Amino acid sequence: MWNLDSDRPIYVQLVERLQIQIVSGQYAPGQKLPSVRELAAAAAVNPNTMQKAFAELEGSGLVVTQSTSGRMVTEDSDLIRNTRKRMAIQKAEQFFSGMKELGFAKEEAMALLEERL
Amino acid sequence: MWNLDSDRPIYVQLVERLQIQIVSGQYAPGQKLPSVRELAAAAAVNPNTMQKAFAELEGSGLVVTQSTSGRMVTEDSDLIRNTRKRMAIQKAEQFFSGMKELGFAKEEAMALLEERL
DNA sequence: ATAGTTGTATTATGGGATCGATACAGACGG
DNA sequence: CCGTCTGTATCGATCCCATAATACAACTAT
Repeated sequence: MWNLDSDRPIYVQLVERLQIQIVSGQYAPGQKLPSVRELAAAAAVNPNTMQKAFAELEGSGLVVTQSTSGRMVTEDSDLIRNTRKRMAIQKAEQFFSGMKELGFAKEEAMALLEERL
Repeated sequence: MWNLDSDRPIYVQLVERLQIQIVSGQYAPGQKLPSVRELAAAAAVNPNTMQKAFAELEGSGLVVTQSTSGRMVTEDSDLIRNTRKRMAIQKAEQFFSGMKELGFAKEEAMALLEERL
């Protein structure tokens, strides 16, 4: 579920995982999120680290903090959809640029994908 | 050319860049590589860090160290080709698995790629 | 009201990455 | 023969990340 590695800062990976869980619909719009402490336990991570992840995530607007009563996923479905699309496009661009570095033209990259489909 | 970011250990990124430069043909098989100090200067990195990157890279067999006279790219063209192919396949898998996390089936992922081609 | 939960802040500690400086042995060219 | 380049090793300083242990104010439910 969390699948953290040691190659990158944990809090950065947590931000990514949370983003994915939200935009992929694992948490519905408006749904209350588990507490920092709960999520930290679930991810086998220090509560401070999870807190830091949320501090980063605040900026995206995907989560809304209700000061002392918890957090919820935004109700702005458009924002969620747009974020999902943006992340998908970014992955596509990353793929093409990575393949270009390896010396594959876009058509070659596509061909390699299709043969693995 | 080097394009390092601070999100991951520099020496890990250096290993990747060097791998890419070799398998993409920027360094020919058998070609002598610049010295650790030169490359470190070019990448604006501490020589120790570049040295650490090469220590990691040794294991792949892509570079051959001639004890005190420098390093060269392996002459094993097959190894280079295979590594390139393996890296490309890995990028394809990463793309699909990343898109799957976002809730895109393989066909949807392909469609999104084609519209960006 | 009182106990528990919430987000948040604080302090201290350990570890890894990176840098800077330095050192040494072996190979090579002048 | 000697200076220079090579890879390699080591020491210390610094920074960020992560953990651990608390603490506190505000909300919620009993």
